Amino acid sequence: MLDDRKLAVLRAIVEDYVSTNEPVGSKALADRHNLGVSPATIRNDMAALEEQGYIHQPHTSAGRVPTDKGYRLFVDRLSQVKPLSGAERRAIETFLAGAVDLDEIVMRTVRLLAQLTRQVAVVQYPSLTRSTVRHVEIVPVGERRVMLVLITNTGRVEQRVIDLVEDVAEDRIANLRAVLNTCLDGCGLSNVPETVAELPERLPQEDRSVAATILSVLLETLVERHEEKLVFAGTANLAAADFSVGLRDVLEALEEQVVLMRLLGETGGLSELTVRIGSENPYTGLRGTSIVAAGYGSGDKELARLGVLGPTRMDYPVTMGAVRAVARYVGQILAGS
Amino acid sequence: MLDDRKLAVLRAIVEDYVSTNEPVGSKALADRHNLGVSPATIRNDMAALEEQGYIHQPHTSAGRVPTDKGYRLFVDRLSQVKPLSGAERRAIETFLAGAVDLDEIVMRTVRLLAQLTRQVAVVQYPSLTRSTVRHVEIVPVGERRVMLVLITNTGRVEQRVIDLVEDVAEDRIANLRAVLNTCLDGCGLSNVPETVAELPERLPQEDRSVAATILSVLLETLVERHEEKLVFAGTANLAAADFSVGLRDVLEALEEQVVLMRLLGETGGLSELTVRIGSENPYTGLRGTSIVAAGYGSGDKELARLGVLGPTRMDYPVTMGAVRAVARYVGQILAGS
DNA sequence: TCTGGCACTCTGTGTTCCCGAGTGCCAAGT
DNA sequence: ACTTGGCACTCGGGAACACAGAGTGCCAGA
Repeated sequence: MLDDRKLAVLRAIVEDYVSTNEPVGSKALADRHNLGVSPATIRNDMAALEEQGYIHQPHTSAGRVPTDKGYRLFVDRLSQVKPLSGAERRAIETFLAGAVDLDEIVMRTVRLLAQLTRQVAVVQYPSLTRSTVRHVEIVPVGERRVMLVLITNTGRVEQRVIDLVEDVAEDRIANLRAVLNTCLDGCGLSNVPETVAELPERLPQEDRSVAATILSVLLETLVERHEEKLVFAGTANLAAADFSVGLRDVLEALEEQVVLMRLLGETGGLSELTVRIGSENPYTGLRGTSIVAAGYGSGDKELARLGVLGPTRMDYPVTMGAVRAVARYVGQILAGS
Repeated sequence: MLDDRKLAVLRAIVEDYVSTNEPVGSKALADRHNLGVSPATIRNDMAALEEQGYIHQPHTSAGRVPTDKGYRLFVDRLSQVKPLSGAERRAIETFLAGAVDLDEIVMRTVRLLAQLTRQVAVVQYPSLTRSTVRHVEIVPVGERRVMLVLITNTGRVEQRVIDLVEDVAEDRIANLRAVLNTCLDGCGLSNVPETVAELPERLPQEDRSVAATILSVLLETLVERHEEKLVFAGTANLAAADFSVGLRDVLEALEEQVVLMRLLGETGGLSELTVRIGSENPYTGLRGTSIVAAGYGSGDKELARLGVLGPTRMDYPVTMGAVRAVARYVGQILAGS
């Protein structure tokens, strides 16, 4: 059905089209790649490829352009992820190592990725639900107010101000804090609800109502922040890649956290690359857009995802290489800090 | 030199051009605005206005377009800031009031502003240097590590992990924390360095080296974060406003925090509007862009700035109204939380 | 000082025309 | 059974051209 040469032709079409951004014809192919056959033969193969939906011609008498299906085949079977150069690796390493806190790690990562791929990069903050509690702090601020601060093992900090209905002495707060910490230390965030449920029993009667207030806010924080924060960079690259359709749509999608979230996709194993090509992705505004994403995490747990978004005619091998590399390095950095 | 009618003509030109995005001619002006004179008269006035550089014709036989200088005159003398409608005010209020923490306030503000003005909105996080210390927390995390958390009166939280060279018992930490807090509570962040300088004297000899480590990190945090964080939204609006030049340049500028910072400009009094028109602004990539910015803050201190960025041919009265209103509301929200 | 009239100057748009790249098909060669 | 060269055909895009319409500047008269 699709012999080796036809596949080679498809690969050549994808590569040429990606680099020139113009429909590629049989003659050009015969010249630039040494396939060892004449243009006429290539034409026959092209006809077959078109028949099966891998390529497509914009109008009669133009060259061929890969379809989404064609890119898919290319990504799955015809290309190899291209590793970064040594220089690039070192650059990444030193650049990321200079970050002082989680915000900065994320910020640097997203910029790095955008620069490396010359596309729009998206990074999701390390997930709350998959991380563990490192510390809980309850800080009095003002009369009947406390601030609840939750610190996770990924360095993420969540804080909330809570209004209390009664005055509470410092030492009672301190006690509550101590109890909370012994209970929750190292506890996976997804286990917090059940762990917390049995906690009031360990407290003196008088503190229970206060504790209830605080705990409910704690739980609320976990739920609300379940939908993760996203950051993106490199939108200027969109202007360069003259988008066939709706640069506007793309920009809109980028500001819709929810859409973006879904685009990064579900987990597929750590550092496993997910590629969504054009119409494969669930958002109509992004017909002409592909997403290359990967999970990252420290140790063996996936904490969150990152990826890039660009025109379907992107250089997949290079992009995939960059995404994978960055995902790994971020994982290392997070594990080490 | 410029009598009343000529000014009226300029105003009419700006208004028409803003709404139609096409060079406006003498006849159209005479029709749409009742200036009480004939097209021929208007032509004479236009010639005078052009003579003095307020308007300009793209080519010999086209209508006129305002120059930056023309917009400037319009903003300064010919227009009034247009207040928001009651419905809009209420919408803002309820939308902002729903925010639970500083991140969310900023996020909502920037989106709101983008939506209201249909332009790109930029919001600067409330400045560290102008706010005061509400609480300092030192939290042990792991063996020889503590986390320093600084909470400001604007609800901003800065945290840093610090590695210590020696083991330090909990109670010594607690003591240090207590001393720090009594010293710094309510202290303006810009005064922290001097206040902190005399602090070691109050501590027992044995704690001084630990304190020094921690304090140096504290100071470092203040300095590093002096360059403020910025957030923007509404880039999709750029695609709609078909930019005369370089959408790319604009996107690039947006990702350059430093540039953006400067664009928001220096303080000009609380809720005082700053308008920068086209070539008035210091960045060449933004020739065709205007910025409308204002400071916001709680009480009478300006904490940070916010604004919008759009094509020079924007609706200044409306935009200015929106920016001013949002700045005020954010100030209120911050003061109240 | 304003106004109507008039000649003039452009740009943008539509039309036509043609070149060339690229195709599909066919018949001949291996 | 493939592959190849040849050939007629198609169609998009650029160049050349004409033209209508909007807008101007200027001038003479009210």
